[in-house]
Amino acid sequence: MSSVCFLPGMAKAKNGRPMTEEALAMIARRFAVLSEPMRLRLLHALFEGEKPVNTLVEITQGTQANVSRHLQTLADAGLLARRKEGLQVFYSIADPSIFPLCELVCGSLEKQHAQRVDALARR
Amino acid sequence: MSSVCFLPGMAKAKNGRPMTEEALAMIARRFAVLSEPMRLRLLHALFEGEKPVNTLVEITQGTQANVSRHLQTLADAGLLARRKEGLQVFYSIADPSIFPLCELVCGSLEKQHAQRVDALARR
DNA sequence: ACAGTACATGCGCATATACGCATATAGTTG
DNA sequence: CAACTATATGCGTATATGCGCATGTACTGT
Repeated sequence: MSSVCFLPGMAKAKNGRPMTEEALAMIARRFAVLSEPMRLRLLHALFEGEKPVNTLVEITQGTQANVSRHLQTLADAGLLARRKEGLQVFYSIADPSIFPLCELVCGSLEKQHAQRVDALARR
Repeated sequence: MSSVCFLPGMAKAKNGRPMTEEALAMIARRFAVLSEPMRLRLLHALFEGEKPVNTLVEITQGTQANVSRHLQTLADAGLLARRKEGLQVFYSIADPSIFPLCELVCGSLEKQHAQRVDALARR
């Protein structure tokens, strides 16, 4: 951790600021974490609430090792929280911004799909 | 393109539906497209408005070939629109959902950063 | 202490993809 | 048509990362 100033504001968009290399890397990393189907499946499963690893293994039909690693990745990114209870480890969504994020992406994809259908129909 | 039903709704979240493999792949792809710093730089540059490739090359300090390829990727994903005018090709943002998307991610990262600072201060 | 269960991790392989370099294509101007 | 400009693309290489397999670690119960 080096700088004090942070994410100078891709959010505000309109300014001509160049965006620091670090900020871009962090944003890219966040998107990369969300760019694996298995991780999306895990997030989707956790939308219902906190679950232990073995349950997530069943739901996603993945191997235990793979699920564990993906959960690690999501937790490292700050998207999931880890809670240990005896032998089990419970994961839950720690970053609520995921919900609107997924809604935005799904909405956008649905719109694109609708436009494609529309373009084909108009002939 | 095969199925009629589309993106059964990660958006609505709460339902226990398993999410089709195709839908997950499409969502993952969208995030993957946004997971490269150079592509984020290009999008950020285009936040100001439509620009030709050579301008984008200058702004991003990338090679012409690389910039062209990334623009292609963004356009293929439906995020950018292409307009040819003489020798030049103008790209512009075609999917406005990118703006709130970036705001969400930046906001989330800023919050995480604030929490880390806070955690270190509290000793 | 031993066996058993739940989870994490080291390692190797296969695949994806970003980049640089050279070259191809399209359009303009002389 | 030739020369030039703007953009796109083929190819090889380096790197990242997802997965399977085996093994390690942490905790529980007998």
